[in-house]
Amino acid sequence: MDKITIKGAGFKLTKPRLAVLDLLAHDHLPKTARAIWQSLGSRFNLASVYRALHLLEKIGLIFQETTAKEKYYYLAKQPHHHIICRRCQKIECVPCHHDFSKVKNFTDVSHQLLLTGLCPKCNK
Amino acid sequence: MDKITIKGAGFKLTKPRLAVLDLLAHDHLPKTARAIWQSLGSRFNLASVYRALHLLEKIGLIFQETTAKEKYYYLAKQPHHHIICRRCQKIECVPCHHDFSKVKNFTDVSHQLLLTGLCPKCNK
DNA sequence: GAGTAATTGCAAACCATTTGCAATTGTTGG
DNA sequence: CCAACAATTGCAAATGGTTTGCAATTACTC
Repeated sequence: MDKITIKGAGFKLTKPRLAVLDLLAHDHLPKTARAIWQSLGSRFNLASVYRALHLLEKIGLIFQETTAKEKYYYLAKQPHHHIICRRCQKIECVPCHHDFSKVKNFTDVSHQLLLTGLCPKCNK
Repeated sequence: MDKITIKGAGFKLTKPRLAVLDLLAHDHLPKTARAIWQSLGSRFNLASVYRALHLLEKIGLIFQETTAKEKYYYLAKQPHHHIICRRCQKIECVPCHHDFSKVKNFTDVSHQLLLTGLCPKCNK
């Protein structure tokens, strides 16, 4: 399996797409559509950011993760997990060590794990 | 720790609240606010169903789980997990065998695991 | 560099969820 | 059992994130 690319997937390499991808590649932390749009200085249209995110997710370049309140997108070699501090919202990555390939006779199982807790600072 | 109840938590035992609770107790499967409202024959106002769900969740009687597309509420002795068929949306319960109490120095860690796959029928 | 299809920006549309408020209801004390 | 009061509901309007139609623009191919 070759490296996934926008062009390789048959889509145009446009400014909004590149900008979104660059931003997500920066620190690999999950971000909301709106946060991404703002980080890009509202340079593009919010709708275009949404469209870019959908496309990037569809071709497998980025992943998304949904909490009760927000929907996040992140770039990673492969899906891993995140732990979010309930108090200060700090997010850290958590490697995935799970194998859920066999669950209840289901096949092609994929999973999303969402962890919340109190980070060391907020725990005091 | 006593059994959690609506009255015990200091709230009124009203029709919408009881109806929602009854419905969720029926099969313990996760359901969306709208589905609950429809199952109740639209007998109550959708807003009241939302308010009932928020309250029940707040006092710890029900739990919620969010996918990319939907937000579900379910009643259970304790949070467990669900696997959803990507194709027919069938949902089954999956017991929880994980201990995430210690993750990256975070404390009070709670987790939500979301599994998707193809159920035996849809796999053919 | 021109031609063409894909993509963007914008504004309007959508849709789930929330909210303000007057009317109704559950609960408590008498 | 009833009155009194605060909590809760129903309704309709507001909100807010996300999506969509469409004309204008852009990326890619030859």
